[in-house]
Amino acid sequence: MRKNKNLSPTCPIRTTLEMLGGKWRLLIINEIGLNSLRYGEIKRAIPEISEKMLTQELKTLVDNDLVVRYNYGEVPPRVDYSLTENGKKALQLIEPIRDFGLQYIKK
Amino acid sequence: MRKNKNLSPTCPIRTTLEMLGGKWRLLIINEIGLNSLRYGEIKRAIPEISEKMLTQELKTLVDNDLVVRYNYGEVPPRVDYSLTENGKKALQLIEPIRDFGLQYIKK
DNA sequence: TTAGGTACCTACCTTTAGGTAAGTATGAGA
DNA sequence: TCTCATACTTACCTAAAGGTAGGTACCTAA
Repeated sequence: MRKNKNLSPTCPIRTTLEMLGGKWRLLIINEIGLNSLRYGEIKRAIPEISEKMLTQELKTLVDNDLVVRYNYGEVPPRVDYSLTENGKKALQLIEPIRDFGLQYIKK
Repeated sequence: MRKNKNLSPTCPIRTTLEMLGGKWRLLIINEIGLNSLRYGEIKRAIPEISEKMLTQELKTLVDNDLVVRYNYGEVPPRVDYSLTENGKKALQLIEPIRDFGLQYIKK
């Protein structure tokens, strides 16, 4: 039962890591939360992220159905980002992930 | 309250990502579980991992106090790996992480 | 001798992730 | 005109992650 279950094409742990791994994705999901945020709002909430990385990661999150992008079609551009149902489920992961980090730091 | 909290030197989400991120760490922690496993046992449980990566990741997990390594000092080498208290807390993260992956795949 | 076992180490390489800097297009205001 | 705002795009680069292949040292068995 233990064998070959982790890296089968549908290994769920790996799936999650691929969806949520990397330096910025969880932080972006955390900032959007249950709101609908402008690109610039996200950027100001995470000051250390570059525009290039934010754009790239938002696109990936959209492609992977964790975030939805709504373009108002205005000039200057006005675009909103909010979480999908999958994104909201990922949001629920963040609290235990943060809790682990908090207790680890406390040592 | 939302500002600058994510990437402060003690940002707990980033802490967790640094401890548990990467291709192999959660899988290794998952395989060790509540047991004490030999190097080769872990390797056979995760057939796709190379010896180099397994050695490297186990060392990192040990350095970061998630795994403890017990060397019996025998020849041929006999070494056991088991989870620390921190490692067991990380183990508890795996179920929700797997559940997210499972429900994501089902879409 | 070879082959198997144990748990690594090292050199070198490829791939991936992330970064910096410059740029785009439009509108409004000074 | 320049400057600010909006949300990107592109080129090029560095750093990090991960991989392959060869090796170490010792033991036992064939």
